[in-house]
Amino acid sequence: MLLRHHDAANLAAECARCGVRSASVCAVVPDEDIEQLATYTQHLEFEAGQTFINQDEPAEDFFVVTEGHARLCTLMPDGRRQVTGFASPGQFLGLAADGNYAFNAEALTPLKLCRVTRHGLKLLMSQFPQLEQRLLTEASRELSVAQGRMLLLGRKTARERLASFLTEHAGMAACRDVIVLPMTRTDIADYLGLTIETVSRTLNALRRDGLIEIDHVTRIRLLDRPALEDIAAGGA
Amino acid sequence: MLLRHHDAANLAAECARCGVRSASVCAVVPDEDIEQLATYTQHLEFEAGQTFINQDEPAEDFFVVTEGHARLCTLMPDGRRQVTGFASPGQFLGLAADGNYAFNAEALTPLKLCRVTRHGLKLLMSQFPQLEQRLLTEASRELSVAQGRMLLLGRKTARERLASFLTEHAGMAACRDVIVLPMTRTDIADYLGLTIETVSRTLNALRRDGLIEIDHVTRIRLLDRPALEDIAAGGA
DNA sequence: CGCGAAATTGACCAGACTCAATTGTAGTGG
DNA sequence: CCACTACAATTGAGTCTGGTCAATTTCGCG
Repeated sequence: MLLRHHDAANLAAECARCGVRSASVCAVVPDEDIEQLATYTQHLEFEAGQTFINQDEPAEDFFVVTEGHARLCTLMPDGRRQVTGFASPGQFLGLAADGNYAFNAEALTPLKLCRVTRHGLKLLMSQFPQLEQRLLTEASRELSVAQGRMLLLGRKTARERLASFLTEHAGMAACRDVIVLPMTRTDIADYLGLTIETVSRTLNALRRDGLIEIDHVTRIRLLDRPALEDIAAGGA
Repeated sequence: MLLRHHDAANLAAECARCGVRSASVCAVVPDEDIEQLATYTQHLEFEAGQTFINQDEPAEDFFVVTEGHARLCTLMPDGRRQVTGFASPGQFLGLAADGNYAFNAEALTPLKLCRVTRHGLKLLMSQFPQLEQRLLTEASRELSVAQGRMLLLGRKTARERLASFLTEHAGMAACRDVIVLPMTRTDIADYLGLTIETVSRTLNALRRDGLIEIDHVTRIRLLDRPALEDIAAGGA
């Protein structure tokens, strides 16, 4: 019971992040409701490489990443792949689904998820109106991001794509200029609409130009963030 | 007053399309609320070519297309352009905005819109919970579409992009195989991440292959829809 | 150390872009 | 009705970015 209580609080807090502290959620949710919610809720763990959402399968569930990173991608019959995004803790998955899932989702690192059935999500939303609001905000943000990615995929050069990728992963904060990539070159290539060879070559070109340093295959240090941001934006 | 009533009903029906008939909406909305709503609501008209949403400007309003077609695009400082979508009657605009608009919106044909302020939208949503639901559904659908476009922009060949574009515009229905494009070759090129020359050449290649017929620059007849759909999907 | 997978590097190729010339299409005014 | 203009679209020739294919090299791990 306490565990269930914790589960529901977790869900409401971690799934929703709708501005309500988990404590206050606990206070607000009657015990019988929590029991009801718990039946729709489940915590899952996956190893790196495992697929937990399959493209074209009926979209039954909704997920929230609680730990680790995942990769979302769409596939073409001949194997061509487009990584549409990477999911980190706190992100929602399955929203884009309308009938069937439109993408594959695979664990990039050991992954922990919270799963909610569609029905459970509806229940949650009716109980926490802020959740629906939060989801709408989240979806809007995702749409903005998607537009930026269309610009990247449709109009940017390889150099600009890599610069965009690096600055994006360095985050907005000026704090840390060393980024550790949890994904392979293949993932990066499929994310940027390039080949692994081009990613490798372009990364080395940026290194030769003194813009980055490649400590390790997965560890990159940004030496001149402003210049990279300028390249990313398409500045001459 | 009657006009206002009509405006609000129009808004609730046309903006929301949330499963509630406008008649019943009229019945449900008290007159004082309608007056309140009307202050947040406005009908606008634009001529072809006019811009009504400017990238990077504060996102004050939310729009619904009621008549005509619009073009959404993002720009790079040097003028490179990516058309992220075309909006037709019934579509929402401005959802993707989070603080500032992330795109430009321009009338492609004479255009009629319904404008709602952000505050008015909040008010509407609190009065019609179905509206928020409807917006979330819409956003989810848009996200799915966006993923498909990322695949197109990142991984498809020019031929596949054109085939995708044509079948997409022919709609799902098997009814009509003649499509009339309300946009220029430049718009198509910027939508597909190609140049106008490549669009023109590829279109003629499809014509030579007996897959389409180009009655007029803007009027295209699909002669072999299944084949086009196969190409669009990347079938060998 | 040694194996297999991932990443890098090089040589070559091709699909799409660029630049330029030509043709076609609306729209305008004589 | 027909030039005439301005712009959109097509067509052609040549180039270049990024892809393909193949050979090493490096990394991760038992």
